[in-house]
Amino acid sequence: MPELPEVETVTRGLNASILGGTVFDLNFFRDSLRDQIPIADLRAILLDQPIIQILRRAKYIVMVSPKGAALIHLGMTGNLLLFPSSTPQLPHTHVVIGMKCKGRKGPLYLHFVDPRRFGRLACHLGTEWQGHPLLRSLGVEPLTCKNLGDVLFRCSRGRSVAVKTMIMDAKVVVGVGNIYASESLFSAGIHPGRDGNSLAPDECQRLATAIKTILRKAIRAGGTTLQDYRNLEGKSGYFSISLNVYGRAGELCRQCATAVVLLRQSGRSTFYCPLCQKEK
DNA sequence: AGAACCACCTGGCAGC
DNA sequence: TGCTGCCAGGTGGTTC
Repeated sequence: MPELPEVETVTRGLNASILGGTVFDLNFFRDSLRDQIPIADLRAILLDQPIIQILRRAKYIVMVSPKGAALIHLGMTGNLLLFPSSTPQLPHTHVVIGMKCKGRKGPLYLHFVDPRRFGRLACHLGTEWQGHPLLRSLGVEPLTCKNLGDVLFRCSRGRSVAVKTMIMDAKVVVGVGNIYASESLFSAGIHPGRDGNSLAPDECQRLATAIKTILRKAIRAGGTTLQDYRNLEGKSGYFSISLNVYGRAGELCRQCATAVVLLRQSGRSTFYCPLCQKEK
């Protein structure tokens, strides 16, 4: 399930709990997820090394050691959970990373759990992990980009793709998944089926503001919970109660009481209010 | 070149 | 109760 707020929440949790810890144990229960797991390289990067930095780039969690970086993507159903035991506690536990952390008596074990196995483990030997093929062609970070509205305007010129599909394109802006795409467009009052090319500069600015606001709100709430997402302690997020359109087809718009509509776009469900988000 | 489509996988749920 | 079919948060590669 994770979109940017969920990954950000997990990353912050990891920073608070295991940053500075040393990996002493690495167990793989399978050799592939979405693709092959680079087991030997991950061992070389992590084993007996301290974790000196943990950060998020797009929806990847980057765990940096002096030898390189591990990239963790949670896919649709992935979770990272901390337990005091190395024994898998949940079905579909694929990797367990054992760590000794300063100021803590017993070791901590980070469990990577992912029922659908759309997640991904990759790595980069050496310090230049930003150049990893999975990261180097990514678009801007929505939370820190100073001119997201300009970026959206520039990227939408000459494109006939629907604006909803465009803001979910990680080459344009990262971290906006299916839920927050619908929510951002509702907040900006823009119809999700509009051609990117038809957006005026002020609409792009409105959309940029909406994306930032909604992602920040979701992070404050600890991420959205539909079914699978849990933070490191296994707790759900609390944002789902404040969703305005996502998953509410047929229910009444909270602003104008018109029925929320479900639209299929590029094989994904889009939810919008036909009155608040007019087609132009 | 850009847009649409498909594949990867399991689990939950609606409908029969 | 139990089976079948459909749907789901992502995204890289293929096809059109």
